Amino acid sequence: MRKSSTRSDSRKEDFLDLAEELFAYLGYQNTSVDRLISGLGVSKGAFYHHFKSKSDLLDAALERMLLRAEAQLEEVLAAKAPALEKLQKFVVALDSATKQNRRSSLQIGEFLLQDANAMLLVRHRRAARDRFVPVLTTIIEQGVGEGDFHLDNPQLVARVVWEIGEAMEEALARPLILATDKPIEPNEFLSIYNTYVRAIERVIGAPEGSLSLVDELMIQSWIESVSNNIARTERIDSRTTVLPMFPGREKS
Amino acid sequence: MRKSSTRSDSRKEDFLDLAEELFAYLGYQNTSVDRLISGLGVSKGAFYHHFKSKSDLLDAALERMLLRAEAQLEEVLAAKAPALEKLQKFVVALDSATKQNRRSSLQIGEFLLQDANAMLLVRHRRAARDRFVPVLTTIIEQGVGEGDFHLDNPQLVARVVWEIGEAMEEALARPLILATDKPIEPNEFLSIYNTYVRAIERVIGAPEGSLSLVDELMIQSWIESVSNNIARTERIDSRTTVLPMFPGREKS
DNA sequence: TCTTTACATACCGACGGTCGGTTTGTTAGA
DNA sequence: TCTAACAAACCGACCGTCGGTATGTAAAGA
Repeated sequence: MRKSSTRSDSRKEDFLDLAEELFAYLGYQNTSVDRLISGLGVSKGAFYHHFKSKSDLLDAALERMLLRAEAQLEEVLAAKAPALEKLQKFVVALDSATKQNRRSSLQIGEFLLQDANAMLLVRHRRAARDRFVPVLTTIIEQGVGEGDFHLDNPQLVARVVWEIGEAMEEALARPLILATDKPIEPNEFLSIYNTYVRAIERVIGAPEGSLSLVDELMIQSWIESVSNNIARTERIDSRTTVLPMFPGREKS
Repeated sequence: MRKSSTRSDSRKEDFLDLAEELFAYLGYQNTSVDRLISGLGVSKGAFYHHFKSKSDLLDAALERMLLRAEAQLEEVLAAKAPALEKLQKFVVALDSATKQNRRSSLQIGEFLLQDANAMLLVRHRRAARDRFVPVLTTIIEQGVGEGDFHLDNPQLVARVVWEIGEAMEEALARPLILATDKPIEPNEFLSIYNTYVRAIERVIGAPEGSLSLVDELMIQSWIESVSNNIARTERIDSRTTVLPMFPGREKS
């Protein structure tokens, strides 16, 4: 009864693994199918046997990533806790799910914000939004029931809150990207974070100061991880012959 | 002293005009340089004489569009009016600037949301944000001074408000895009609009119900303009031989 | 006359995708 | 157990299109 799953599945997984890595490093556009297959030492036929198109590969990679993240979120929802607390755990779980997932997986933070990754960013966001706004809706509904939140339309407000979260992610990530040019000022970084958290508080009608999405330790770890990324990037740059960074067209 | 501006400038303008049109219809990726030059009946040398790259053309097109929008905004800021009123005029001016500008210019609304336009969307938004958040900041500062708004950091809050506006634009545009599949329900449409307006009200600390970004007439005109778009699209589809809609690769 | 501008023409390599064919694995009947 | 029949996995040459480059040239201003 069991499907074969001997070699084919692992081969497909290989494609997805390498795609995650290369998409993150080079961007979607700059990752050619030729590069993917030569990286695995297989033929073009192999690729197009498993995927209808390059775009289909991206869909599959995003799908797999979201499934991993979803698994980590289930326990958050199942737990018995006030909505304010669930909200924080929701964010923490999302953060760890997208950042820790294996090494160098599709990180929303730094890489997605480059021009070359625009399509990756847009599709990733839409997929994530469709998946997680319903989850956020239930949390907000709970908060309204508990009397901590005050709003009319939980579903739509959940969407707004999610979108503010997206914007916050980008606003916080950009200083980290530019960290090579000018060092990060923790105060400025914190005030960005606080502004978005206050905004979310007000949108959901929670008392000022009641919401906290991440603790200071996590913010510290973000700033630290940047130095690691810089170091890592430089290491890769130095072996350009082996792994050319941006061989594609479409400059700028 | 005057630059020549004989034929060269108008030729460059021709490129920009056609680029605006084709980018909006086909998307940035699907608009090839070959298509642009054959549309104008000129050579590739002509194109690369005026623009360093295709990406450079996009930058120039966005730049020109933002300049047009900025001109329309100056009077809004110069006028003497309460911040709440200025905020509404700000939105109205932006809307008319991006939608009316010549026929079929880069409309943020419907076309930008397709996958093929991801890079267009991202770059357009970043350019517009960098340009208009400072303007929004001064309005918000005025509102704080007048005692209508209540917030700490006008600059960062202005950014948040702008981003909520971006999200609102997208949330309102998507039903319009899907209008061919299922008709628009004005009530649902209005509740989306109201949710975002309430969110902005709360973020800037304005009294509930005090803010109104557009009047009902404008919303009505949006819904109406959709039917026009549908009709127009079908007309174009029927003459595919003359203007193929999506000839490029990158399916899905 | 010399230089610069504004193009035209011919061409390049990389890209996403297709296709006919080959290898490898599975299953069922004699 | 051998084998015929079929399907899945894979190969690699090839195609048209793409963004971009190199080179040439006619015209206008100095």
